[in-house]
Amino acid sequence: MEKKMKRMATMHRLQVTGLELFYQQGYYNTSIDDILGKLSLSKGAFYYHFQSKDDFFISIIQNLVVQKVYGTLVQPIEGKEDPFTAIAQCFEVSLETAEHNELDRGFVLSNFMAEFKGKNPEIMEYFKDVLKVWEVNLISSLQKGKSDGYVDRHVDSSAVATYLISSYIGIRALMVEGNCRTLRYKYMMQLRHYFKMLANKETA
Amino acid sequence: MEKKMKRMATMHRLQVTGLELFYQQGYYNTSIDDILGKLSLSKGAFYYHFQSKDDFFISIIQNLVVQKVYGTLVQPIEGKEDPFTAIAQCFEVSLETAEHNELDRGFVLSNFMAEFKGKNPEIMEYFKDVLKVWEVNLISSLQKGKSDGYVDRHVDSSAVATYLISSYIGIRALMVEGNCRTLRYKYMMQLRHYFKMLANKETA
DNA sequence: TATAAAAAAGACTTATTGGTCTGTTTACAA
DNA sequence: TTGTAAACAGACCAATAAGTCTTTTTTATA
Repeated sequence: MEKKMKRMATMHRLQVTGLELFYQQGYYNTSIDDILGKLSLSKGAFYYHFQSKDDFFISIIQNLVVQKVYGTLVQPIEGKEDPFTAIAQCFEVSLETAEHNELDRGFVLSNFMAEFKGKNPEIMEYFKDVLKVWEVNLISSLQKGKSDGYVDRHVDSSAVATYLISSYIGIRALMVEGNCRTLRYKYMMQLRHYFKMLANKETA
Repeated sequence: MEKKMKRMATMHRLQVTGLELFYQQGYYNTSIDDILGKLSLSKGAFYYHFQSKDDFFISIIQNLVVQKVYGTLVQPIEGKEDPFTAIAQCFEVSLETAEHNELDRGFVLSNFMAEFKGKNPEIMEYFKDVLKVWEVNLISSLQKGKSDGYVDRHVDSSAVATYLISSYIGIRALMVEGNCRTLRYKYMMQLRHYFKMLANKETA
């Protein structure tokens, strides 16, 4: 019993630190020794738990990245009545968090996707899946918003979702070059304008 | 005279192939030997012309990246009457080009910025400058659009520019995971809606 | 043509990488 | 307490990286 716990604990520590460094420095630019050094662990420990660096990274995606994206961008919107208010609020929180995080390097998914594209199609698939979950949830949130009278009937939910995801990925990328506060302000302002346009005018 | 020409020619070949590979595989994941191999050149040639890999890359930014961004995203808008039509047209062309380019890896600038952030502040500055040029041109184009009666007076040109840049960076990042045609279509649709909202209603 | 400088070749050095392998420690069960 | 397997340490290996250095080839000019 205790054994299994220890195994899990070490694996988890490795994964957390691994994601931290992969995110900050990039996957290919982070060595396994970098991670091990930070945890005072040895090669033996690493290869006892994981088959390879790639295998290790895939476990990180499945265990940490998925939950991170879901908890940040999906859950905060789920179940809310007005999708526009919910999405705007969710984005605002996320951008504020990034703004106050000195070590922010942009949106995890898009960074990794840029790094792995054309190099590791298998890993790319995992990222696509995570993106898809986000997209699907945005769409269904918007569709529900139509039924509930918040979203104009003529709105193309799928296209709006794409546009939202694009702009979010972009603003996160822009924010890594500093000036976060201003950027966030400008972005949120235009986002809310855009939403106002898509809102159901009859109810409003 | 001929000597100077040969020097320039070799340097240029190295830079073009360098940018190609750096863009496709990432800077840190591309070795100098990769570039030299593609050109059948040797280490001696490289270090005769450039002091270091970083120095080489900076010369690429100054000579190729700047012009690429300018030619793709600034020039096509400059001087046009209606900024919204011009920008939409410019984005559409750019996205179509990316779509038909099998080797597209997203927007050069944002990719590199993600890779260099926190690692090489000097190089980051160069990217910031290029972005700034783009932003400034977008803003002045929108401002001019106000005078010419295309853009609503109440529009915050600076915020719109930020929003445009964000969404463009994002859609380019999204398109690397495939499905480009649909993504472009959805994106352009929403972009034009957004523009319609910002247009001067009196003239229209 | 002779020659000196420019341009390029390519072997070499040093550092780092992912991964292997053997040996040691730790923790639990009998 | 002792045996056994899990957990980990760390030396080692082959491959690859950026950068150096000496040597050779080109090329322009006197």
